[in-house]
Amino acid sequence: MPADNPDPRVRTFSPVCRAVALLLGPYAEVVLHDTATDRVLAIWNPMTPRAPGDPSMLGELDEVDPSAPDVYGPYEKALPDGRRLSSVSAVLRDDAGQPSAVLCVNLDRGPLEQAAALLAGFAAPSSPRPEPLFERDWTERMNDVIGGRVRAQGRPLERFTREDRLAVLRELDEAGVFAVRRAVPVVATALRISRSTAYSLLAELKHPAGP
Amino acid sequence: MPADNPDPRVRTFSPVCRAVALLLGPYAEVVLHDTATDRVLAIWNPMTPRAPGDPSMLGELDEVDPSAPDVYGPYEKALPDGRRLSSVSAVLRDDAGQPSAVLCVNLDRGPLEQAAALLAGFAAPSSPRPEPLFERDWTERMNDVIGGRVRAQGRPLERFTREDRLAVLRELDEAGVFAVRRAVPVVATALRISRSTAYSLLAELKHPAGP
DNA sequence: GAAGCCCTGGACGAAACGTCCGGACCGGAC
DNA sequence: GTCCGGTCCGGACGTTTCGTCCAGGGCTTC
Repeated sequence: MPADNPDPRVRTFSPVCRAVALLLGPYAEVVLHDTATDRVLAIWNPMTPRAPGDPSMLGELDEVDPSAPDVYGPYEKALPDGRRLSSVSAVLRDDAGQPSAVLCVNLDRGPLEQAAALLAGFAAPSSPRPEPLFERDWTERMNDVIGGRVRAQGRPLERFTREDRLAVLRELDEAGVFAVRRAVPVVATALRISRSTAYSLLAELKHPAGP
Repeated sequence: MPADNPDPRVRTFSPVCRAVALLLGPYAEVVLHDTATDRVLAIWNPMTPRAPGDPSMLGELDEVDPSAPDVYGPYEKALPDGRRLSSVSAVLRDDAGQPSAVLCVNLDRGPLEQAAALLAGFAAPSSPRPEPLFERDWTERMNDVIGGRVRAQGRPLERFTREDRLAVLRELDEAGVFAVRRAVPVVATALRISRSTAYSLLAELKHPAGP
C-alpha cells in the first residue's frame, strides 16, 4: 500500500519506515504525520487502531519554529491499555527546507523494562530515578489513570466494569482534567465509551443519588 | 554535521537516521550508503570505526534488480569482537524511482538476548507505580506571570505596554493555559483588558505578520 | 486639528458543551 | 422461549463558550 501511495512523502520515506517497523518487530509502530493537515499520512505496525486520514493529535510539536530542533525525544508516553512507550519524532523537510511531515517511532518499553529490572539485580547498581520536573500534559495523565486501572484490575479495556469506568472518571475529574477544553470526548474515546455515556457517568458522580 | 551536509540524500534522511540512532541508544548504528560509489555517506553512532568515505562492503545487496524488494532483513551479522547483530537495510530511491542510497540499521542483540534468556526462566512480576505530582493551578501560574512582568518592568498593571501584554499572553499560551475552558476571559480581566483585545493579541501571536 | 494606532463594547456565526430520548444489546428471572 | 431491568449507543437538541468582526472613542504624534 505505501509503495504505490500517491503522496510523494510516503513514497520517499516508506522504505525507512518499513525497515524500522520490521527491525523492532511487534513492539514498535511507525507513523508518518502530515504537518499541514495534522493527520496521519501512513502507519506501519499500528499499536492503536489508527489509519491514514485520522487526526494526528501531536499538538506538542511546535508548528513553525525554525529554531526548534528536527529530532525530539526520546520522551515517554502511555497508552490507555497500560503499555508504556518511548517515542522519538523527526521533522522531515522538503527540498525547499520547509517541514512537510513528521515521523514518529513509538516503542513499547514494557518487555525491555522488565528485562532491565531483572538485569539491574545482577549488573551494576544504577541510580534509582533521574526523573526531573518533566511536566506531563493531561492526556498523559489520562493514559496513566486508564492504564493503571487496567493493570490494577488485570482487566483489558474492553471488559471494563461500569465501576471501573466510574473510578477512572472520578480520578480524572478530581485531577481537574475536565476543565480542559475537548477533554470529555477524548477521554470517552480512550475509555471506549460514547460521549453520551461519558457525560452520563460524570453526572452520576456529581449527583450520587440524583433525582 | 549531517544537517548541513552538501549531499541532498543525507539532508533528506538524516533526521530519520538520527531519530533511530537516538531511540535505540548505544546498541544500534545507522549507516547511509552511496549505491553509486559503494561508500559510506554518513554514519550515526558507529559500532566500528567507520567514517564517511570508507568503502561500504555491502556486496550482499543486489545491485540493479528492479524486482528485488526495497527492504531486506532482519538478518544476522557478527562482529569480530563477538557481538551479534540484527540488521535491516532499506533501498532509498530518488524522485525518478532510481536507487540512490541504502540505509542500514545494525542492532546489537547481545543485551536483549541476555535479558530474554533470563526472563525465559522467570515469570514477569509487574512493578508498582509511583503517583505523579499535582499540577499547579493555572490561575496561580497566571498570577505569577503577570506579577513577574510587573516586577521585571517596574510598571504597574495599569500602565502596561502593548508588548508587556503580548509577552504575558505568549508565556501563558506556551504554558498551555488557554487550553483550559474559560481561561481567556479570566486572563483578560486579570490583565485589565477586554475580552476582544485578548483574542486580538492572541491572534497576533499566532499570525505574526498576518493580515 | 488631522491622522494613525489601539482599545472597547456589542454583535454574530461557529464550535463545544451538556442533556435528553428512542432503540439496541445483554444477562438473568420466569 | 419471553420478559425485564440495566446499560450503552447514536442522534438530536438547546445552551454556553469561543473566536471574529466592526463601529465607535480615547490617546498620542505630527
